[in-house]
Amino acid sequence: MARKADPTKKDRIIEAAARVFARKGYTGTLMALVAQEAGIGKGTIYEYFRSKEALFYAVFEHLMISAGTQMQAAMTAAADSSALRLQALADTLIRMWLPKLDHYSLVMEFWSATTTLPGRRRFKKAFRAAYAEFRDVIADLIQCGYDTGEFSASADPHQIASALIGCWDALLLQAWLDPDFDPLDASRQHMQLLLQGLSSSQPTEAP
Amino acid sequence: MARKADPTKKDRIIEAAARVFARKGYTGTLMALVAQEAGIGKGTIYEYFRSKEALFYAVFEHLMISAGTQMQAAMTAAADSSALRLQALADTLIRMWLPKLDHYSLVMEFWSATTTLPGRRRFKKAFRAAYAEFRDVIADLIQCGYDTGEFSASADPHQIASALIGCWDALLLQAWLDPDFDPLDASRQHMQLLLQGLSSSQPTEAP
Amino acid sequence: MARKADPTKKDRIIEAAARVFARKGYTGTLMALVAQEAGIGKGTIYEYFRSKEALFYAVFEHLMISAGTQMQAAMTAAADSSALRLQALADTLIRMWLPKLDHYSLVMEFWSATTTLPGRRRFKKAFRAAYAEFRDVIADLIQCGYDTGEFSASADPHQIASALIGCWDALLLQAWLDPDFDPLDASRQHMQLLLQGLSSSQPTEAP
Amino acid sequence: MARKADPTKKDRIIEAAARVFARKGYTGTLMALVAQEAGIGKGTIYEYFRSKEALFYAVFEHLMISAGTQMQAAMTAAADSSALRLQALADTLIRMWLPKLDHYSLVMEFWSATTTLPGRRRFKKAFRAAYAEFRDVIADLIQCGYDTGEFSASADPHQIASALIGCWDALLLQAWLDPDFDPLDASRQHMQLLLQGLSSSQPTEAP
DNA sequence: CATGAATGAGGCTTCATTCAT
DNA sequence: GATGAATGAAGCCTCATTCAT
Repeated sequence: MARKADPTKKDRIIEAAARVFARKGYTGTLMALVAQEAGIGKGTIYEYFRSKEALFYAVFEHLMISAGTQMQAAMTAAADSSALRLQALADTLIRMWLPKLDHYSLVMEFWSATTTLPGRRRFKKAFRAAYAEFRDVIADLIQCGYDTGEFSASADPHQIASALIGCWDALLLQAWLDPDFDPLDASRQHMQLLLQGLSSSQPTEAP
Repeated sequence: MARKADPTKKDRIIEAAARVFARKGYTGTLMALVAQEAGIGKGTIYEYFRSKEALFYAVFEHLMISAGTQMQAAMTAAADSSALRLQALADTLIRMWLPKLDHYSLVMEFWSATTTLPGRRRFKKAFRAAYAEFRDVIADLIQCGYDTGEFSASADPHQIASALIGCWDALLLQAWLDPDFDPLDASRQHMQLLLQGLSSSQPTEAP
Repeated sequence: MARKADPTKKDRIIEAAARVFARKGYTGTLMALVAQEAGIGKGTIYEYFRSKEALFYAVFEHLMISAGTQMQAAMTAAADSSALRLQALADTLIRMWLPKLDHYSLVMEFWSATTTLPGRRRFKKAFRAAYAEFRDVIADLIQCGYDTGEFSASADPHQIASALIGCWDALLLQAWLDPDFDPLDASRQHMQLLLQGLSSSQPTEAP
Repeated sequence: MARKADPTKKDRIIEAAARVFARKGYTGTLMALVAQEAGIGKGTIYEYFRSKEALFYAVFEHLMISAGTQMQAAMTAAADSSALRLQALADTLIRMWLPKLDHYSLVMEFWSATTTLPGRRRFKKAFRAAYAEFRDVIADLIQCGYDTGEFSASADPHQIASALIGCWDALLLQAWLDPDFDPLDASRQHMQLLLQGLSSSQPTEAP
C-alpha cells in the first residue's frame, strides 16, 4: 500500500498558516515559515493550495466558517427575552474572541486584502456576505423584541444591528491594541444603554 | 543657489503617496508609482523620506493630524445640550469621512502595519494615543451631560466613549465595503437609542 | 528528497566568485556575473552566502587557507641548512603564485576591503593573523640558523622575517604590474645578499 | 569685477578628496562627502573634475608627485658612502610615510583601481612609470657603490632595487595593518644585512 | 562661478513557485 | 505524494551626475 494522504493535513496547514499570518501579516508571512510551523516541506503546501493567496483565502474561509458556527451555537442558547438573548450573544462573542485576540489581527489582514490582493473581489464579497448574514441574525433578534412588545422604540432593526456589530468589532480591536482595555465591560455598558433606549416608550425626538 | 526648493513638495509627495497607498495597499505600492503620481523622479522621494516605511508613517501622521484638526473644529460648534453636541459631532465625523471613503482603506493598511512592519511599535503607539485622546474627548462630553443632570444613567463615560468611537469606525468600514450602506442613518438611529438610554432615570439592572 | 544537494556547489561558487572578483574587483563584480560564471541562477548564491560581502569573505578565507596549506607543504621539504631551506621556500612561494598572478589582484581587493567594507575589521584581523603566523614560521627558520651557528649576525629574526615577507609580496606585485619583471630572479638575488649578511661574522656597524 | 576663481580651490578639493578616499576607499567615498570635507557645494567639484574617477586620478597624481618630490629632496642629502646614502634614504622614506599611514591606505586603493576602474590602464601606466623611476634611482645608488668598489657583490642593481622598494612598501603596509609593528627598525635591520651582503667579497654561490 | 535639488540607471537581495528526485 | 534546492522576476534604495537658479 502506498502512503495514504493524511486527510487532516490540509487543515493542519490552514491552522499553521493562520498562526503565521496572524503573527506576521500577509506580506510578512513566508511560505517557508508556514511549512515549518506545519511541520512539513515547503513544496507540500503547493500540493494543497495553488498559491499563497489561495492559502490565505482558505484561512479566511476557515475563520469565517468557524466564527459562524460558534456564533450559531451561541444563538441557540435559550433565553426569556430578546434583551437577554442580545446580552448573552454579545457576551459570548466577546468571550469567544478575547482569548484569541492575536488571531484577531488576521481580521485586519483580511480587510487589507480587500484592497490589496489581486483576488480582492473574492474577499470583499465573502466579507459582505458574512456581515449581511450576521446583521440579519441580529436584526431578527431585535425585530423579535418589537414583535413581542418588549421593545418600543422606532429604530430600524438592521441599522441598529449594523451599529452593534460594528461596536463589537471595534471593541475587540481596541482590546487588541491595548491589553488594558476591557471590551467585555464596555460592551455590557453600551448594550445596557442601548436596550434601555429600545425599551423606552417615549423616544426623545431630535428637535 | 540650486533649483529652489519647493516648500510644498514634501506635502505633495505625502498626498500622492496617500492616494497610491489607499489604492494599492502598503505592499502593493511601488515607490516608482508614488513618484509618478507626484510627478517627480523616483529618487526625489528619498530626498524627503528615508524609506518606504518612513513615507508610509508620514502619510499616517498626516491623516491622524488632519483628522484630529477637523475633529476639533467639529467640537467647537456650540450646542445647547450634551446630547445635541454628541449628535452633531457624530454627524460631522461621518460626513467628514464619507466623501473620502477610499482614503479610508488607508486606515486598514495602518492597522495592518501594526503587525506587519518592522516599525510596528511606532504605529501601534500612535494609534493608541490617538484613540485615547479621542476617547477622552467624547468621555468629557458625556461626563458633562452627567454633571448638568442631562444624563441620569450610571454608565462609565470612558467605556461608552469607546463603544461610540468603535461604532463610528465600524459603520464607515461597512460603508466602504458596501456602497449601499448608509452609515449616517445607522449612526443617528444608534445615537438616538444611546442618548435615550443615557437619559432614562431608571437604569435597568442586569439580573 | 528534493534535487540532491551537490556538496561541491559551495566551492564551485567560491571559485567562480574568485575569478570574477579578481577580474572586476569587489565593486565591479555583479552577483549576476558570479552566478553566470558558476553556471547557476542568481538566487542560488544566496542559498550559500548571506550577502555579497559574505561571499567575498569566503573567497578570502579560501585563498588564505589554500595559501597556508601550500606554504606548509613547501615547508616540509627537507634541506640541509637553514639557508637552503629559506631559499627553497622563497622559490616555492614565488613559483606558486606566479602562474596565478591574476588571482593576485584579489589580494589587492582584500587589502582594499580592509578600509572599505562594513565588515572591514574581520578582514583586517584575518590578515593580521595570517601575516603573524607566516612571520613566525620564517622567524623560526632564521632562529634555527642562529641556533646551529649557521648564521652569525645579530638581527632580530622577526624583523627580518617581516622584511622578507614584504619583499616577496611586493615582488609579486611588481610582476603583476609589469609582465616583463622577473620576481624569481629578484627574489633570489635579494635572498643571496641577505643570507650572506646573515652569515657574516663581523656585522658592519652603522657609525 | 566678477568673483575670481580661487586658484587654490582645485588643490583644496584634491586634499579633501585624498582624506576621504583614504578613510572610505574609492567606492565608499561619496562625492557629497568630499564636497563637505572641502567646504564647498557638491556641484562645484564638477567644475574642476570631470568625474569621480578623474578626481581620484588627480589625487593619485598629486600623491605620486609629492612623494617623488619629497624623495628627491631626500636624495640630495650628501653622504660619504653609498651605504650611508641608502640607509639615509630608507630612513627618510619610512619616516616620511609613517605619520600619514592612513593616507597610505590610499595606495591600496590605487592598486585596486589598477584592475577595477574603467580607466585602469592610466593608473597602471603611471604606477609602472613611478616604480621604474624609483627603481632606477635606487639602482643608480647601488651601481655607484659598485663603481667605487664599496660593494663587491655581483647582484644586479635593478633587481636589488626592486626588492628594496618592495620591502619598504610592504613594511609600511604591515605598519598600517598593525600599529605595534615598527617598520623603521625592521627596515634598518634588513638594510644592515643587505649592505653587509653587498660588501662581502666572497659571494656565496648557490650550489 | 557656485550650488544643491532633482534625477534614474543600476545592483543587491528577497521569496513565491517549480520540479527533479 | 513529499520534499527542498534552484530559480529569476521584481522592488527598494543609492549615488554620480546634471542643470536651473
